[in-house]
Amino acid sequence: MLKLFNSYSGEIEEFKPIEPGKVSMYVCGPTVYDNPHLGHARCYITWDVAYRYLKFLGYDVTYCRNVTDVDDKILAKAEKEGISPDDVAKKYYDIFTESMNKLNNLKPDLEPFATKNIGEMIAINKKLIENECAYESDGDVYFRVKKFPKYGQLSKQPIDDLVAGARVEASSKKEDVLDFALWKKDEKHGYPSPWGNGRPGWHIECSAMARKHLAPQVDIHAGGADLIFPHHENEIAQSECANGTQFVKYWLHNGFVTINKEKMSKSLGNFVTIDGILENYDTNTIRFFILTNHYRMPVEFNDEALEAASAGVKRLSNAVNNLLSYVGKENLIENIDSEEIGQFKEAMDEDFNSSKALAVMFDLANKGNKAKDENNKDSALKYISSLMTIARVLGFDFEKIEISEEQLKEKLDIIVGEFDFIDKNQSAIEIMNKIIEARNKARTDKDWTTADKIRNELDKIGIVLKDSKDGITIWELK
RNA sequence: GGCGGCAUGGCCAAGUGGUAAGGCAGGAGCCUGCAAAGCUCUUACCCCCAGUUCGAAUCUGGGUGCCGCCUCCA
Repeated sequence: MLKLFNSYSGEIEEFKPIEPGKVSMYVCGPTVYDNPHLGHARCYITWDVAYRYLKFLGYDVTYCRNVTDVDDKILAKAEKEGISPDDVAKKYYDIFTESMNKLNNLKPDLEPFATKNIGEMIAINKKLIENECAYESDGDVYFRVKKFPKYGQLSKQPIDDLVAGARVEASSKKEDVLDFALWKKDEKHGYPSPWGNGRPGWHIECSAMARKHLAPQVDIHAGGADLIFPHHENEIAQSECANGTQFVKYWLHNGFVTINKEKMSKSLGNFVTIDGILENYDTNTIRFFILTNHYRMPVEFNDEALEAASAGVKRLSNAVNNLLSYVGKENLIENIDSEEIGQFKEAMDEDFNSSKALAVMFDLANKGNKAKDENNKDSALKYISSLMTIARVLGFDFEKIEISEEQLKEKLDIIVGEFDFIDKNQSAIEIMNKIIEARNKARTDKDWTTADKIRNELDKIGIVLKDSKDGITIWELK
């Protein structure tokens, strides 16, 4: 039984979807005006794993992640770069998408753009004005916070303290400091509306897209913890006032990536971009690094942590690849149900306890390696099948990339001159076999100098030799 | 100031009141010509004080330290 920490109640709750067997999941997507950083990676990896796990449990999941492509920051960037706001949005959306792909995040089922849903936003605003939950003021539309008594429930903020802490803007068009914009007058870049040309406020975008693309009531709404106030608080107010039903059943929020104990963020400027981090560490390492911590806890970024993650990934991928070649990939058991899969579910059912889930993978790697050492193929097959299943649900891809004949030949050409026994015209595989044969002959002759030289040359081009007990030497990429 | 969270071995980290998962790093050993990979063994009275309890890392109260939200932010 899946249990989730609901930010709204502040408690762990049993997960029961509105409609049995179906889950609607809305995650606040990016505002596309700059390169995504590790904080975004954390957020979207977290919810990617949630999505994968819900599907693994057999739910029919509809995952919707919006794209905010109309925003002050996009306009500012457009100004700065001397291109149109649309081009800014397109450029950074493409970068974002590429980053998500590189991180092995599944594509959401729906990815609505704010600019394509302006009509729905206007419709909600009209409804809210009708309700007197909102009002027009000189081309702007504001939400009347006092009309929604539950305001502050999600963020647990007493409304009086919010008033006290609110910034008082000069020449405000608002009735009350707490009121927030649903629509902003913008004659230059705006869209036509009953209130003149303008742009939607950020909060209304998500309310509109969630309602239009999912339903007035969604099962899960997730995002970074920094969105709790005011973004999600405002979404609740708007949606519930407009729809007359509860907006979200389970509010889920992920913690931050920190650097020197401080939140990594655009405004602090202490961020590492996803592309930047991928230059030094691979996808699995980043995912592993993120998943070692529970999703609600902060994750401290530093090289030691990434190195540790990288070493952990290496251990798992060694086990996976060694075991796959031992049992034969084609023999893997589909949909295996084992004791370890049970432990994995138990872990993930506890509010996505990924840290425990990783421990199950290490346990399987260890058991699998042992089974292989003992030459127990049946056991090994069971363990690797379970391990592969878990890896898939967590979004890992541990399998070594197959190198093509051409790529191998290209590599070998670099070192082939070192060996006089090689005929350059042979195929890459033949050359590899020749090299290994030559080294094994040297080993038999106890000519360690030659044997080591061959191994070192191969190491230079990223090929590692592994001698096994039965006298067979295999090669693989580093 | 208001609200919320966190403090577990050298580092990261899980932990549902009964005597501390896992990973990384380190050490010892096995295997190996040497490696690589793998296997085995190995390092904790859980920030401090008080309380509840037969029993607390886990509950309560009080400290101390760190962080987040309260403004755009994943």
